[in-house]
Parts: sequence; C-alpha cells; structure tokens
Amino acid sequence: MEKNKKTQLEDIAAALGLSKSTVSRAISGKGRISTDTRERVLQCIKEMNYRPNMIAKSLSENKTYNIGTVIPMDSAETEAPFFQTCLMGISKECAVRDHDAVIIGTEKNDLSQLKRVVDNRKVDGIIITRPVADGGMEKMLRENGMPFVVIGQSVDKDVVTVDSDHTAGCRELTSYLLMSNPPESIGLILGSMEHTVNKSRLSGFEAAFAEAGSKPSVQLVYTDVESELQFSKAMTALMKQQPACIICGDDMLCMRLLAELSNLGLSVPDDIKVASFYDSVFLDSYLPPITSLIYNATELGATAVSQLMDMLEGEEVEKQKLMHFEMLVRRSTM
Amino acid sequence: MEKNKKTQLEDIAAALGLSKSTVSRAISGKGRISTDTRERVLQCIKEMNYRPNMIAKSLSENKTYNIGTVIPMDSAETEAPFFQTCLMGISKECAVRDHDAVIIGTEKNDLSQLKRVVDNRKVDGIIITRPVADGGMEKMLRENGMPFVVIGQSVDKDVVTVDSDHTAGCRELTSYLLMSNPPESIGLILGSMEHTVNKSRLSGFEAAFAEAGSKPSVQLVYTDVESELQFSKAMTALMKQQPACIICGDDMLCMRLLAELSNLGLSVPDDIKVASFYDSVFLDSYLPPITSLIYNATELGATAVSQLMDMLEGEEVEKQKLMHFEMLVRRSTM
DNA sequence: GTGAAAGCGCTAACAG
DNA sequence: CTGTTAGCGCTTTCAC
Repeated sequence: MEKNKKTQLEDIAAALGLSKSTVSRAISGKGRISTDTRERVLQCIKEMNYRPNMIAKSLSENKTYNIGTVIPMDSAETEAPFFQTCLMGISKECAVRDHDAVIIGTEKNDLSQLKRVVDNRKVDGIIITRPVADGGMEKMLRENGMPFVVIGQSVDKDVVTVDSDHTAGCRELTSYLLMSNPPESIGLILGSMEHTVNKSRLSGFEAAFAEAGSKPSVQLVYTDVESELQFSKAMTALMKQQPACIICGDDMLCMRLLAELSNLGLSVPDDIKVASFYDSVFLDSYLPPITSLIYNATELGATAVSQLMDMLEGEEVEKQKLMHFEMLVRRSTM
Repeated sequence: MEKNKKTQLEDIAAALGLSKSTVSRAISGKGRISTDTRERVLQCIKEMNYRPNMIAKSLSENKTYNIGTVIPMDSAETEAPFFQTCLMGISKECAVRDHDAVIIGTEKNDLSQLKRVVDNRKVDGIIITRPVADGGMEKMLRENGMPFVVIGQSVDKDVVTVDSDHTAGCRELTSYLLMSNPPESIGLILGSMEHTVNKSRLSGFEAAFAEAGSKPSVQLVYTDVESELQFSKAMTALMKQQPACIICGDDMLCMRLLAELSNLGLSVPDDIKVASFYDSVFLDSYLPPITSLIYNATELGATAVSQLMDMLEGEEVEKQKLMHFEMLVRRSTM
C-alpha cells in the first residue's frame, strides 16, 4: 500500500458509525453531544492515533495557530541571551496552547520580512521583542489589522506591552547598596539613553536616593557610555571620586569595568563593590560572582503570548504589564 | 462595508473575465497559458495588490511552507550567540524561498515539542541545530517520514549534515601558532569530549603538530574541562609547564582563563598568548582582543535551509557538507 | 489556451 | 443529540 495516509476525521467517523460532524463536535466540545458518544469518540481517537490536520482546520476556521515573533537580526551579538531566553518562553507558552512560534528576523528599519508574513497571513498575531523608537512596525501592523503585543515599552500608550519593571528593580538594588554605603560613594554607568530601559534605570536610581533623602551627584552618574573612548573618559572621571561601589547598566559595561579595575589593581569586593543589571552566565561565573537583577526573560515571553492570546480571543487585557524583578545579592557587593 | 475582505483569486479572475484556474496557472507558471493573458494577470495582481492565501494553498498542495527549527532550551546561556545567529541565517534563507521558520524549543531528552509539531503537520521539514548523542530525534523524525538536516555531526552517516570544518580550523590555528612558538609550549583546554565538536578540535590540533613533525605532549592537553574544579586542576597542571600560548575550546573557558591569568599577574600577549575557537563579542571587545576562529553561523543556517529545500524538491544533496572556517589573528597572539 | 468541477480535511449552519 | 450540506481559497485533472 503506497498511500499510508494519516487517519482522519472520516476514518474515525466510519469506525464508529458516526458522521464527521459528530466527531468534530466531540473533539471541540462545541455544540450538544451526549457524554456517551463523546467518550467513545475520544477513546477511538486514542486508539487510532488520530491527529487533526491543522492546515485544514486553519482554512475553515480562518486561524493559523501561529504567532509571529519579531527578532532584531543585529541582536545576536550582545543581547542574544535575552532574546533567546525570551524566545524559549514564547515557544513554550505557544506549545501549551497548541500554537507555534514563527520567527521573523528583521534588520534595522527593514519591515519587508514582517510584511511578508503579514501579507501571507501566516500568523494570527505578532510579538515584537524590541520596539524601535519610530514605531514603524506598530503602525504597519495596525494598518494591516494584525494584533500585536510589545515586549518592552512603546511610545503609543494604547499598545499592549509587557516589560520588566526596570525602575523598581534599579530602585531596590540602589536602596540595598545605600544601606551600607554613603550616597556620595555610589557610581552609575549606563549605555545609550535612547533606549527607554536606561531611562527607567536612571529614574529608579534617583528614586532610591530620594527615598534616602539624598540626590546622586553628577560626578557619579555617567550615561550614554558606549564607545571605548566614552567608557575610558567616564571611568577616569568616576574613579577620581573614589567610589565604594559602581553599578553597571549591562554585561558588557560590567565586563569592561571589571577588566579595568583589575588593571588598576583594585580587587572586588574588598576595594570596590560592583553590581549589574542583567544576570547572565558571565556575571554568575565570574570570580567573585556579581550582584545583579534577575531578568526573567522566559516569563516575559510567556506572558506576552498569554496577553496576545487573550486579545485574539477578544478579551480585554491589561495594557501595560510590568513584571517584577528579583535582586540577586552575590559576593561582589558583600 | 464590514467585510473588507482581502482580494482573492476569484476577484482578479472576475476583473479580467477569466476563470480562477487560468489565473492560478498564470501565477504558478504550470500548464499551458498564452504569454498575453499571463502578463495581463500578473499586471492585475499588482494593481489589485493580490496575495494568495497560503493556508488554502497549503491545504490543496499538501505543503506547509514552514520549516521547523529545533533549538535546545538550555542553550540560551552559554551558546546563545551561536544559535541565534544561526536562526537568523535560517530565517533569512527561508524568507527568500517564501517559507517561514517555526521554532521548536526542546528540553533535554524531551521530544514532546518536536512530536507535537510533527504530528500537527505544521512543517515540511526540520533543521536540528544541535544533535544529541543518542540520535533520538533523528530516529523519531525518520519514523514519521519527516525530512530533516542536522547542523553539526550525526552518528548516522546517511543523515544530511552541515557543519563547520572544526578539524581544519583548529589545524590552521594551531599551525599558525606553531610558526612562532615551539611545540612543547602550546597548551590546549577543551570542554566535554561527548560533544563531537571537541573531538574534531583535538584531531585538528594533533594534525597541526603532525604536519610540523611533532606530537603534543600530554601535559599540555586538557579535555573534559567543565566544572570550576576541573578547570582549576587543569590550569594548575598546565601552568607548571610554563606554556607560551594557550588555546581554549570556548568563550567561557577563555574568560575563566583570562581572569586567572590576570590573577597570576600575567599579561596577554606579553607574558602569554591566548587564542580561542569561537568568535563572540566577548573575545572581540576584550583588551587585548583575542585571536579566534570565525564561526559563520549565519551561513551554516542558510546552507541548512538550502539543503533541506533541495531534499524536499526531491533532489539529491551532498550528505555531509563542511563549511570553511576563517582565522582571525588579533593582538592576543601577536 | 481556457473553463468547469472536484477535492484538500476540517468547521459550522441548518435540518431532523 | 446527530446527520447533511455547504463552504474555507486554492490547485488540478479533465473536457472543450
């Protein structure tokens, strides 16, 4: 027998002497059906190892059972752990709901990939894992009537977003450090302020100072630190203040800082304390391990899927959802 | 008008006074059709901005236009850059061929996710980005008649694989170092030998020595270095040999090595030279930048897609494809 | 060269 | 409660 076809609705209907529609109802649970036949059908499905053809189901229901996930192509280098972990969360949650995650790799300002997927109607909704400032994607999706949720922040306050509460996280971390260090001894080094995340971090930092009845001095805060040169300048200026403690905006900054401190013959945490914002293997396996905030990217991704699914099912969803950060105190600040 | 339906085959057929089948032929190029009507149809399609419904196309052609990509969930931490870059290559190449990449996150020894996608017939083929030793996935896919290609190595020599030529890469790197360092001064630290990639690296290392008419001494080669403890032991033993140069199997090992060298007061490259196997931001932005092999993950992914597509189209494909490695000499070995 | 019609495998009215 | 029937939008024989 050449065909070896997969068993389908018709087969199990025939086996039970029922009609396709009855079987369909037994499976979906929609419409009225006797519990008896229902059981029999379900039983038979197990025995005959039946799996519905999702494509056919898709066509008749006009749903794809796919979620598109926009990933910036250029993120592979520095931010890969975050995006990948996020993707795992998305994939897992999709699977739970019998959906699949379709990846959409986008290059800077190039919407063509996204457009292709939307035009081809390959997905029911989209998750944007890093909103770009101009909101071009969001605009395009809205024009095409494609539901979406953003992981991170959006300029448009009507957009459904899921994000970590960077402000609160940074506030907690700073407060913790303020408990054992004087305000004028805590330095902060941040990357580009074009990323809203860094704005949030700064405001959390300031909030912690405010709570302690203080205010961070300008000589201790360095923002928009990206290039080697900017880093050196910030570092030189900062070290003049003889800080007891430095908080870094991301892993790369932290790594450079640690290398520099080592060059200066300063040891962590005895001579100086160090903390960072994003927990990666690097911070964990460094000696000494570095205190940082735990960024639950898996949960972020999973939550984004939940939100999107709720939207697709027509439910009202919380517009801006903030996830709690955990702080992980390690030897570098003890 | 509530409906606002997308234009479909029927619409453009009507607009041109043709039948659906003729229009379909014009698009696919299959069957006989006059060049004249062909042009007209194509023209009209542009004007009416028609895009075929891929789901309907899928159902009738019995193809999904989707490629599944298996990603190990636990890879997010240390190997994320590789997998993510690879994924980008896959996504891009899929797009070129009007396919999409569906991600399948798998946990250690858990085939359920993969099984789900296969059972649901959501993909036409699968790309496995990290073969597991037991070949469980491969077996399952074969049993289900699902075509697949593996990125990396497979025990089964009938499986179509795409891989970087680790042996040749490591041989070149070692040869380069042998040009300015005596054989007895070059150390090697590798991770688990359960990963075939490390076996290839070791054989490349040995091949370079053989070419130079030498043989690596056992005191200079450390394999299966994974835990902190194993690392310390290897490190202590290795440093006793006062190596002029150390090659690391991966970024994490390299990072630990650099931290340790710094603790010992040794500076790179003046006191000791260091090289690694996988080029990531870490090695690039470290001071001094670390010499390493350039792992073209994008190309690996893209090639895997090409191979898979060829298989799906019934063509014969090269069974084991090896991609060339480039060596990037940086300050750490100069 | 083109059109009519059947069919891909499922869902969803509409009847009984 | 269950069966019949008509689609979902496209491809593909099979006639003409």
